Amino acid sequence: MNPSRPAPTTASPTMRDVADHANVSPMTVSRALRDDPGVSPGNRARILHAVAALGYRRNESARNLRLGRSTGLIGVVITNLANPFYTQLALGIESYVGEKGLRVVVANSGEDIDRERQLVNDFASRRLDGLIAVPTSNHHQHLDPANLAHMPVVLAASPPHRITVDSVMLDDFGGTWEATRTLIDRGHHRIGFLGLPASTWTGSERFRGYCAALEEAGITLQDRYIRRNQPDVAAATHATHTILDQPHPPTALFTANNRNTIGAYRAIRDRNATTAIAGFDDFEFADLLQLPLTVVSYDARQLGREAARLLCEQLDNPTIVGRRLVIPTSVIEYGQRSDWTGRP
Amino acid sequence: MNPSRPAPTTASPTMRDVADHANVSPMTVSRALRDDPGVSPGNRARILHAVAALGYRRNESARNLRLGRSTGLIGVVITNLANPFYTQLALGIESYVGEKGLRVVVANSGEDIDRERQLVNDFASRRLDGLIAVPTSNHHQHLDPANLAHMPVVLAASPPHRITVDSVMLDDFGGTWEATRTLIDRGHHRIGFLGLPASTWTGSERFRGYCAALEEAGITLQDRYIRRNQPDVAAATHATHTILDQPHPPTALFTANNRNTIGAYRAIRDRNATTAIAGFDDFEFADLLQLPLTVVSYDARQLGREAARLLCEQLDNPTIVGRRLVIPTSVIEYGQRSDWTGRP
DNA sequence: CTGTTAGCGCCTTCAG
DNA sequence: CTGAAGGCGCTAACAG
Repeated sequence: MNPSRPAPTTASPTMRDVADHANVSPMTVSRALRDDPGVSPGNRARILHAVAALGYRRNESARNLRLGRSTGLIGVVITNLANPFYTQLALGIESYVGEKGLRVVVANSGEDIDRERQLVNDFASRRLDGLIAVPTSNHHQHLDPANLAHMPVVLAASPPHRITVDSVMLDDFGGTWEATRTLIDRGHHRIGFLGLPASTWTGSERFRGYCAALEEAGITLQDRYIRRNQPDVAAATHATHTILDQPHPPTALFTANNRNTIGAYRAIRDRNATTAIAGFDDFEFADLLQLPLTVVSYDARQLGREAARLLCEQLDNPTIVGRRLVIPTSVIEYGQRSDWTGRP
Repeated sequence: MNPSRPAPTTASPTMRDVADHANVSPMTVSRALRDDPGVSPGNRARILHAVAALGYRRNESARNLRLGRSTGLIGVVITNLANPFYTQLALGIESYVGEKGLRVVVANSGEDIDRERQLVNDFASRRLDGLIAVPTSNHHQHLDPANLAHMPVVLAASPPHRITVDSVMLDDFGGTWEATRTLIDRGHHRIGFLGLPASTWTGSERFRGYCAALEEAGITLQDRYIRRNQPDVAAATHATHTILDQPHPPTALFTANNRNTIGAYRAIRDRNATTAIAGFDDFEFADLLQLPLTVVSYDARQLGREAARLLCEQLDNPTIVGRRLVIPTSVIEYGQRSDWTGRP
């Protein structure tokens, strides 16, 4: 009639409220909600009724605290969610860990190392179960579990540098080599390169693949055909113009990611040029571009799933660490229907 | 020399460990970590030193539990993260709440109502501070805060149906009306429609805009020009073929989202047709498609930011609820450089 | 089958 | 300026 504790109005009801309502102890409620067999059918029914009446739901945070368990959350720090590659990566992670009841906290570093550092620290403080990160640079100290309350870490798209964690990457070297090779096989000798910062793994491996393919074909590297710091499509377009404005411009370009491919394509279209393109990353409109385009394709979602798998294995067994997985790439040639031949 | 509690090895150090290490009470550590002025400089220094030595970081979950605060996490449930529209939406949310120190838990419903229900329930149990959802259908009962432990909710891209929550949407009707109108102004009389399920707000509003524009121009609706259930690009391509295979096919199509636009474009390209397209959603390659294309454009990231703003206002003041915001749209015409005229 | 006790890691309150 | 007591919501471990 006159309960010692006021009925909850705006605040969330607690297990105690349910217990009071069902005239049992909080412990019995706890058991009932856990589907513990040791609860009498009568009590169980009254408890479930009270739960429904009060709109109660168990506070998982408190539960996890008590059980010493963690949050059931995986942190994902990526450089640019707007890039479809990372979107697919995130989707792969989300679908894999989602099947295990884990959820994903996504944050965008915007390729800012300070923000990346801040985000992973925040994730560690929040006691997320683990972290999958696409590092924005080759500076990885802040990604060391030793600096993150031993939170398990998996790197995606880049191997660890001076730290020991699992990682999943693409065959950046091989894919680039093979795609550059197709340009050479079509008769191109003057091949430009639109790349990523040399300080990143991806940037340096893809450049290495390009160099190796040229070297094997006995083609000398020409610095004036090479631009390596285009952060966005507009910069890539501009860089392409500066390359093609030169005397004896290249007849083909290798573009090191989808941003550069699209930028290069825009420039080539603008000038009505016939420069061929081979680029890393497939994308939705690659087959519609009305010119012969070779792309290095791979399963980005699979990359995410594999990263998630490694992380989940670490959650079960924290000792296994330092593995490296490589997701294979394949080369696809588009634009066969075009009038263009793709030959110089 | 012989502490009563063993030194932490694998388990995370706690405030007590820091206190022992610095020879103070846990309370002083708590104050120091909170930058409470009432701590002597000497103690503060020793505490910070101990924190560094132990690799300690405060357990935010426990802190939030004690403070009665919630998790500092915002749930985002969207239908398809692979669609750039939703990616931008998520980015807008992430950037807005990130400035307030909140993080985002992202989940993909895959347009599955059961999964959507399951996800929002999970989010409520995890005591997320709030939820932004793009509902997959017009069934919204499970999105009612009353059923979600009073978690604040904001709907994006759809108004609430039989529940009272804030929402942010696009001018679906107006944008479609205006774009369809441009087709009519160019002389098109036979205009097809590739739409979304009629059960969704977006699907029905965009169809309504199409109908209104035709009606005002005195054009009779032709069912045989209309397809309304293409879940992906392939289905849209197929639907376009079935429309264009008919005698007296339409000379133009309105496509109700980017999936349909792309599918229609592929079909039109495949058959070397000259059908004009106007579509909802701008996309990256819209200007490169080599045919006159009219798109309904809008700031998807802004939509996310506004949704986040409404949610954050609710966190401060839970009483304000039921607001509706509309993000304006604008019509952009691409393809001016093409040989095509865009006229029938 | 059910209740009591105690404590997860932290912080508010109140004494020193 | 510092510490002790108590409890946020929940649940192991132990009584009954």
